[in-house]
Amino acid sequence: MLSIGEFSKICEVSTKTLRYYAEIGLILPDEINPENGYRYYSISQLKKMLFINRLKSYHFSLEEIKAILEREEDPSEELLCADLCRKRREMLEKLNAIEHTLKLMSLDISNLEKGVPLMSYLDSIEVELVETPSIRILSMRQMIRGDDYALGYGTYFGSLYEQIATEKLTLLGTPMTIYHSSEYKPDGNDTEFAIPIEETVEGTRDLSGGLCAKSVLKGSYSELTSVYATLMEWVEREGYELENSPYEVYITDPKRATGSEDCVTEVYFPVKRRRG
Amino acid sequence: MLSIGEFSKICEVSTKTLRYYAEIGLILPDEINPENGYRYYSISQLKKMLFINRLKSYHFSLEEIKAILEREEDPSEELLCADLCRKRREMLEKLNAIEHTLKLMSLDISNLEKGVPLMSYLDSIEVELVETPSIRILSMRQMIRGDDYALGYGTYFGSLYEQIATEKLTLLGTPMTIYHSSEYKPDGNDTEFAIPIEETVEGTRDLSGGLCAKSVLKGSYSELTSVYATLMEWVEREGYELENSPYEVYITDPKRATGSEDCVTEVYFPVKRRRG
DNA sequence: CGTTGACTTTGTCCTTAGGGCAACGTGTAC
DNA sequence: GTACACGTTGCCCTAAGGACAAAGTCAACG
Repeated sequence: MLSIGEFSKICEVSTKTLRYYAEIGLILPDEINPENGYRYYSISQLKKMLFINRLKSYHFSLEEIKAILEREEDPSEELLCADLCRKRREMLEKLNAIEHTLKLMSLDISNLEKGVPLMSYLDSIEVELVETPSIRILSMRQMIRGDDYALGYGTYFGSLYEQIATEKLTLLGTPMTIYHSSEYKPDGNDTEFAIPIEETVEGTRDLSGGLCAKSVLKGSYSELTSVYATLMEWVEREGYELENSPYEVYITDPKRATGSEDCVTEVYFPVKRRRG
Repeated sequence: MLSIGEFSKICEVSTKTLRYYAEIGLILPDEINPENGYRYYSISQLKKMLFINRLKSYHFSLEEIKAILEREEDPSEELLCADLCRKRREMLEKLNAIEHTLKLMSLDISNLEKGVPLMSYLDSIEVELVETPSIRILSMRQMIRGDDYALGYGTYFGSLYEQIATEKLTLLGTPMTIYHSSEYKPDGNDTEFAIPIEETVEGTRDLSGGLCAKSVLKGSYSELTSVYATLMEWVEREGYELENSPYEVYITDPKRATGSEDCVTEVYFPVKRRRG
């Protein structure tokens, strides 16, 4: 039997960590002296601890490790292998995300080295005032999480298109989303997916037209907020105010666009003249 | 002026986050109504918020972002560029670490697919009982953090070698480290760096010889704890007990070894027969 | 046998970057 | 006037432990 200190030294795990692991039931000391509460670990627990350390080095959470260990009573290698493969996929995604970030960083750095300020691209976003007609839209409204938009587009527009096809309705434009939320919440925003059509059927409503501040975004959606901010700044500066929910129109189908560069999105802010 | 909800919506940042940022002084509302405490943000703060978001996407911590913003009063692009470059290096390191982890995972997965259990490599670590002679060592003892060993080796052994060279002492072996800590602590362990020499000078002491359980590790240090555990298991099973601090001897110079594969390390556990 | 120092126990607070909920106050539209 | 959307503060929660304190215990040494 090993005291907690000895066990700690051999495994290179702090005693604090060992106590924490005992607390969450990850690895319990083989024996606890009932008189003084001293923990004693058996030699065979060294292997378990090494296993835990390896899983930890693969970025499994302690909760996941616990689940694996509890299942490991019957050591079905296949399940473990599946877990490893899943985690490998996760890590691969993380890798891709980091690579993407690095690309953007390098872009910014080379711009800075040329003397171009970091946020100067904002100044090149153009805003124009347009009059939009009232249109009829077939739409569905959902709470959508910020990072689920990509998935949402497919399913929601998909089912709208399906309805249009089966009911033989007449398309009058490209798909659009209308943002109704009064604030941004990471766990879901009130979003309306819509497609302009001619007929009035169940599920359609009128989107009233009127004056709009409009910008066109070409490329990745990650700069949408920049467009919003620029539009808002313009609206304020030119003496207007927002009078309705903003919406976006997807000129090119994001699924069909080859490379995000071809992606064209129009952003509309329905506005009216400010009084005073 | 924008209410917190409007500002939140445009920037796609939750109101909770905005309040938190105000609390830590990252971005304060331009105006706070003294009667009701309502926060109002100016249009110009949209840019600042976008800048914060960008830095956040580059994995800067809020503290770092705050420092950058506070310095940004005089917008010296060079400092910002330096920060970005530093962060890029950090991300690059992270990338390498993940790539390395992915390699190890893939190795384990392919082993599992062949039916080789994950921790079976432990069984192939061989232990032998040896009698070691007493030797004289020139040593220095420090508290060393677990992840600083690689750096420590260079500096500490470096200065020991320097002393040996300038005082024309006689080398009798390769460098070694002795682990005195009674437990593992992540922020520093009592570690003695030593080199065997013939003469007795200031800084030397005798390392008493005797019975040792010994294993040889070839390759990366990441499996050192596995060797420890195996040694400990052997010691227990064979009826011995640890009677002194374990130590390692670096047969090949880690700095000179081409690829970690060539690296050979001996691990010694000084032991004695257990009574009872 | 007594003491000292090393070892262990429990406990509490702290970390990042906010999320969730409750209780309560306020603005605005109908 | 009232309903409801919007705003405020305050408290507790996250993952994986680290830092520190007060107190109990063990082993070795004299």
